[in-house]
Amino acid sequence: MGQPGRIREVRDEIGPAGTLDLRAMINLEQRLVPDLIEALTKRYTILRTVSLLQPVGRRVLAQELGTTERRLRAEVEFLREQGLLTVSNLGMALTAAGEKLVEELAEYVHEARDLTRRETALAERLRLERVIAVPGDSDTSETVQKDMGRAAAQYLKSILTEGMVLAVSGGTTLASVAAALVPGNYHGRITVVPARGGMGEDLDKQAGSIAAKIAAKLNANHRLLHLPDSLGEEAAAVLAQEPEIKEVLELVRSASVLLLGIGVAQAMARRRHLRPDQLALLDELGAVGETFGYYFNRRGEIVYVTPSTGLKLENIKRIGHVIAVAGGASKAEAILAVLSYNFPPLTLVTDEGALTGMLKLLEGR
Amino acid sequence: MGQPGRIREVRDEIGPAGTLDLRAMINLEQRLVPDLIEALTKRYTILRTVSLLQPVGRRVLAQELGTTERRLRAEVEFLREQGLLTVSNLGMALTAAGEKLVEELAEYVHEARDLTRRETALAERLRLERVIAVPGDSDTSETVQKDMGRAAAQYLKSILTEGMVLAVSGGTTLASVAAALVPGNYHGRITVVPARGGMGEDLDKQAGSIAAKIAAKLNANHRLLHLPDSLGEEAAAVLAQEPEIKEVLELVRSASVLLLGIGVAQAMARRRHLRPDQLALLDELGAVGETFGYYFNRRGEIVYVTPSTGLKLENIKRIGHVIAVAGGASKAEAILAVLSYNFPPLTLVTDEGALTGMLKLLEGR
DNA sequence: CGTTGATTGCTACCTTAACCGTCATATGCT
DNA sequence: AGCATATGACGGTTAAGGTAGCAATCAACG
Repeated sequence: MGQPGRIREVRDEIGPAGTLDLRAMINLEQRLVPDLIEALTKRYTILRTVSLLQPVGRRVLAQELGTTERRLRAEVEFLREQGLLTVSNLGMALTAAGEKLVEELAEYVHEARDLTRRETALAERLRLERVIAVPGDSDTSETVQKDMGRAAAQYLKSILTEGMVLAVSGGTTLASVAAALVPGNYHGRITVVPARGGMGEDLDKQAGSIAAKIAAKLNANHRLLHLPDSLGEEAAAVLAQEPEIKEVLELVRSASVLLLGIGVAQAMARRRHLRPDQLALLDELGAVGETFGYYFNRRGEIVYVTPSTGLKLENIKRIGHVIAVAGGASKAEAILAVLSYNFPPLTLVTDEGALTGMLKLLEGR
Repeated sequence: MGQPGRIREVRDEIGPAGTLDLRAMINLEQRLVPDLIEALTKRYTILRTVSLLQPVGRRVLAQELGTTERRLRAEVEFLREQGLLTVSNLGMALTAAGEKLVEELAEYVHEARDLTRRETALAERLRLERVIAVPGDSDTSETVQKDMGRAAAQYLKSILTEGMVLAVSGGTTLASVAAALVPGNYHGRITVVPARGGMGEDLDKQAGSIAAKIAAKLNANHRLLHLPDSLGEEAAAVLAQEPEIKEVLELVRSASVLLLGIGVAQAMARRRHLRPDQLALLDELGAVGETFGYYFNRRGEIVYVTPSTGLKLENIKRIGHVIAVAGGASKAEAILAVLSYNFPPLTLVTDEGALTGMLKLLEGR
């Protein structure tokens, strides 16, 4: 009677369009062979990492993936037999088939890790325009950081428009975005500026350097804010009248797109060499997240500002689009804090570790 | 430059409709985790077999699946933990979730075994209307035979029409088709008749018995040919004039659908108790396949006919549709031989073992 | 140009744990 | 009572993986 049908029956009943969709299929697989997804993502991660690091040796790769060389050997041997990667006396590299497979597998892994659903869940919860998450955790793996950089770079490239003024912040994450940008000529005039003046980080990670690098990659113009750190109020006001500075400042304040990284408050404060009493103050104020000099508490309120010149959060409303890039489970709370602020339409590029952490935090309250 | 993209890149490039279809996905999985896919189909087979045999004990099931009890135990334990089957001291049975999973998984396995592609390949090669293959091999497993019966029964049910006259042959395979038919009222008047008179098999497997059983299941009429075996030519001619016999004969010759099984020539001949010299003759004539009394050589030519009354292959052209049911790797050559004959539109219901064997034979020549 | 140090792949050995064959026992159906 | 069922326990075989060391190659540097 209500017996389950044979293959053909099912097909006939549902019709030729009754194909299982990817998500339903993965659900079935997970119930019947739970290790499958795990093993598959594991191998995918190996291929993906090799793809980014090639040529790479086993020991380095093992360390990168958090496994031992012996274990990795078994996997590599298999992948080699499958013709997906070659191994020479100088390391491993993907074959053409391997590269193609990685590309095709990306969508599968994304779905298998249930990223699509969780991306939209977070976006709805925080009223973001869009969330883009890459598999993995930047905290654990260097490669994931690079991967996230690629995703952000790709997204940035997709929204470039004629005459756009792009303001960028600093940080290691944004440095990886700049590094991941593929050089090339893009649409017409684009100008890249640092969102604020230098704020005492390594030169490579300062907003100015990153702006320059991004501009170079995009073959765009860039202008810098040559200002010393920790300027007094009145001195800043005087300098702001300098024609060249003034011009750049106006450019910054008219930016149409803002690209920013997000950091953990205490870690950022320390990297900027704040004094112990200032660190204590931040703690007292409940600061957990930071972005380009602004510190936020859990409710998304600004509790502290590093003195500097440039874009002020107050005039951020005019900006058409904000792109935030940050990942790693350890940054989940910080990202959540910052994004609770009432930003203009914002796209978050993150990783699975942070995504999972944020959803967990939101679950708890 | 031509670097493989990240998740989002792929999606953006291909667009939201660029979802992997089932076949593409299975292809990926099969290249990356072949052993787990094997495990998946294995577990599916277990569930499927339990579904058909329940309640069933481990030893019986192990024998049926060609494995040992100990191995099966590990699998069953897993499946039980997953809530897919329950195990009582009377055997195993599927839970509702298990039944549902089996149903949903059917399409996956079909695709995973690459059956769809090979079905159409065979159909094109032999100019058949359609080929329907179930996973597995009837030679090895009793369950596959039943499964094939279900598939054939389902297909038969789908083509029933008002006033149809269905002629059936005999054999164990067709007996399983009859057994698999779900009883119930179907469209209007249907008449079931044996294609030919009794031909010296077990009563249960004779065309007449099967016709009766199918008719009962379909709640249809049936008429029988009560004729002794091996009738002399002139005696047959006389009997054919008997009103009742004549009426049935005309019914048979006006059949619109023909349902037949296919056997290996030598095996069938022996089952019909042909004399040694007849067996030798068949061999000499190159007979390899048989269906309802007709013996075919490799080229699909009729080389021998068991004397009997009823449908003659010469008037088969009038029949609108033929359904052939036969499976098992050992029958591949026989099926191929019979289907090389120039039948009207024919649908073959078979199994993976026979399908694979036939394609292999076609490959060799 | 040669030397040194760092990587690379690869082999060998041995421990450990998982797997599975085997036997024994308990329970319930017919 | 007898058969088929599950279930438990033991032990041997085998595969997986940790550890160590070696030859070859590459990059940097004196």
